[in-house]
Amino acid sequence: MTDFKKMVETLEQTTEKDRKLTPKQEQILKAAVEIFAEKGYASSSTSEIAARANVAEGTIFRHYKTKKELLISIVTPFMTKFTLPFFASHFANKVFEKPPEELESLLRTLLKNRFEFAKENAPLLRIVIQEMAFHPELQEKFQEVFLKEIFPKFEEALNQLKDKGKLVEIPNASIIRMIISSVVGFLVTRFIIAPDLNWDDDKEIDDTIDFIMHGLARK
Amino acid sequence: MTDFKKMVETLEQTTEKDRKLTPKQEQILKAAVEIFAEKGYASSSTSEIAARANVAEGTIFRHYKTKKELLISIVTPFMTKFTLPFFASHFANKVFEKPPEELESLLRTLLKNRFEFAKENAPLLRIVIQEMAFHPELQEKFQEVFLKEIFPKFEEALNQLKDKGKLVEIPNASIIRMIISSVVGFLVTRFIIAPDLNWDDDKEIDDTIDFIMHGLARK
DNA sequence: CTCCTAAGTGAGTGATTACTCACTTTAATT
DNA sequence: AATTAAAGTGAGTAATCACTCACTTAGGAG
Repeated sequence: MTDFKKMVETLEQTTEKDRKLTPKQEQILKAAVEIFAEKGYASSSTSEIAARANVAEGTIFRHYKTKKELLISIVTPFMTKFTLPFFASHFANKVFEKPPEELESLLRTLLKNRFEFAKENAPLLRIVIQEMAFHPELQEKFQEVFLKEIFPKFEEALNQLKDKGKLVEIPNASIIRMIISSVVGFLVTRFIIAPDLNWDDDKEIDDTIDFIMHGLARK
Repeated sequence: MTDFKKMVETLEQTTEKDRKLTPKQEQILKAAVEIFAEKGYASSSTSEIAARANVAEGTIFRHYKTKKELLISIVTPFMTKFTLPFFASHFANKVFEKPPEELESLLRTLLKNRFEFAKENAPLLRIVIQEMAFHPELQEKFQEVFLKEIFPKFEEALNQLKDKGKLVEIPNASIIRMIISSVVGFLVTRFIIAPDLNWDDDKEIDDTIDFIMHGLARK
């Protein structure tokens, strides 16, 4: 296998473990995602997961040494997949190196794209947000993927915008916090707090981006 | 007891249960808050709480029928206290009925005020945010206090601002979501995600309010 | 067909859980 | 000093937990 292929597979998490899944293993993952999302990791029992997956409890531990390993093997692929677009070089170039007039439309595209992903994986989003607080392993993965990779790129782009006088002069960390608060606040409301409301998703996304852009524009 | 006094006490949660607390009972509450905040409700054991409180395990169940009742008796007073300023008539009048030029400074005052309260009760804030997802009882309390009381007042004020052409013409629910996302996003970052950073709290509050006001101003 | 290994099983295990209860201690009242 | 009720106790309990292990089944290679 070439180094390149290896790298891509590492990113996409399609190495052995994820690619060749036994049917029963898929049932286990599906059941675990459902139950973890419903009652939280700590309140979920392996016996209940086994029951919902139509599998013997021992089968779970054949594939995952511990209950926590099951959680991690569910959450970390989601986290890396969710942040993949940020690493795609053509995307990164567009967002972070093109003139700032395009930032708005690109943020819009990005949010729409990641919104669809969140929509298709709402239970996983829920699990990540709920369990992050309690599991240092997940926090580390988050730091690796976000603080060390995405955050610096973001910051560079913000500095450029500031130089051009297009951005408020407040600390980058604050700006990033405001953007993420707005986006996550929308996603959490949309998929966790009130998923059953009649949402006009496209409009909400547009309004959210407008809010962010005007909130951060130089006055 | 007069009806008025009764009412105030109901609001302030200083009825028997909360006022005349045994020393041991206070130790239990303190220990429970600490441990719930550290490891989450589901992963906290009553034996550990008893141990940290220097109390026999039976003592906990003398005062609280179940573990969940202990959680509720911790969380609901916090929620009502946190939202109390919104009910204080002089405050409500100021925020919701005065001309909109004052909205900004009043929001600033309010946020600074609630920020101090959150600062003093950071572990409780953490518990509420973490456990809300899993306990319908807490969600109901939240709806009672927020959706039925604060939300309508907020909406009325927003409508007035819209009539005067001071506010973007997007749905009130979206506006409220954006405001709350920004505020909660700040509080969560400040007290849960990165409490150990060197925070310039006053500046962050000012910047956050600026962000909200500019984000929501009519263009 | 014969191996062989991985997948799957489910009864069993020790630890831990929330909660009970018969009992003792404390403190205020008569 | 006697009485009483609430506060406090900790050994005990049934249920549940994550996890183990000896075993069976399945399927591909030689």
